[in-house]
Amino acid sequence: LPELPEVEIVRRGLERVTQGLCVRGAEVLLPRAVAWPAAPVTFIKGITGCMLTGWRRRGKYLFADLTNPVGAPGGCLAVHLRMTGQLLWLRREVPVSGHCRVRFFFDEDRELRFTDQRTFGRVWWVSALEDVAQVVSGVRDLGPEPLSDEFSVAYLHQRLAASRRPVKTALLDQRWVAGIGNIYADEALFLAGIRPETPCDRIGRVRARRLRDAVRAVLTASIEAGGTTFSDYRDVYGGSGRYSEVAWVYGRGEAPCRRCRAPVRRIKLGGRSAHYCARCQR
DNA sequence: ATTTCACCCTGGTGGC
DNA sequence: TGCCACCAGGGTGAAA
Repeated sequence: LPELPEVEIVRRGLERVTQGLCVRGAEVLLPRAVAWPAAPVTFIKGITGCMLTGWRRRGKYLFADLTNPVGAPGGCLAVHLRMTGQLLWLRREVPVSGHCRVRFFFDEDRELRFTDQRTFGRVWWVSALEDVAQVVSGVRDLGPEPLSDEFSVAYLHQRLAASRRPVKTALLDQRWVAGIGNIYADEALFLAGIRPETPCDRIGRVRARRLRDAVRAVLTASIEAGGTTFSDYRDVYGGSGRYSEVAWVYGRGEAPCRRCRAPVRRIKLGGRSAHYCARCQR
């Protein structure tokens, strides 16, 4: 499940391997993987011949800035990996798996492959004349980046005070804060010592600060560990992340809490699984 | 305005 | 062994 840390690791890998390279062509194996433009051929024409000048991340979205052959802005290529998406930097001779959705070709028989078992992932080409926020629905309403100053204690506390839903549900709401998914919501709540079902408005300023700090700490720690590989996540070289080995509660239902040895509990919350330690979290 | 929920999809699992 | 119901998960858009 690629969340902010995994997407950030992929971004760094992409920047390392593709910055300054020209897209020589592309192939769309699953048309619905291309969210925009509607016709895959338009997508392919839009990016072919363009140079990738860099990769940016916003929440769980990736954006490659493009410069067209005459040096003018070529719009951008956007990618969302959703649950099982992967961007793999490969040699062209590597056999194409049945889960490959889009191929991007480069010189010297190099290739960037968008692979996605569950086919929820999407790619977009946004021309220089279009507005990213209009084309890539979801980007417009994204909340602050959790690692930025914008995600302040005052901001979080104000939003918490105005809501009665479970705090974990709020952390998963991309309009509140961008990039947190099921793994890091559980992990941050463990570090903050707060149970996932706690109503937002029961969390005061002191615990809001703890939660803000926990979100930052867990995301930073995971980026440093190369992300979490629970099942499908891989970096651009096909490597796994190591955060899964040290996760406090995520995916550890019934296993002993790493801090107090009480069994980690697994419950349903808003249609998602939630993991927590009943002793460490109140 | 805020919040909830069904839906999209595939591969793996567990029950019978 | 086969069949089927069920689950996981993020984002979207409709409904409450």
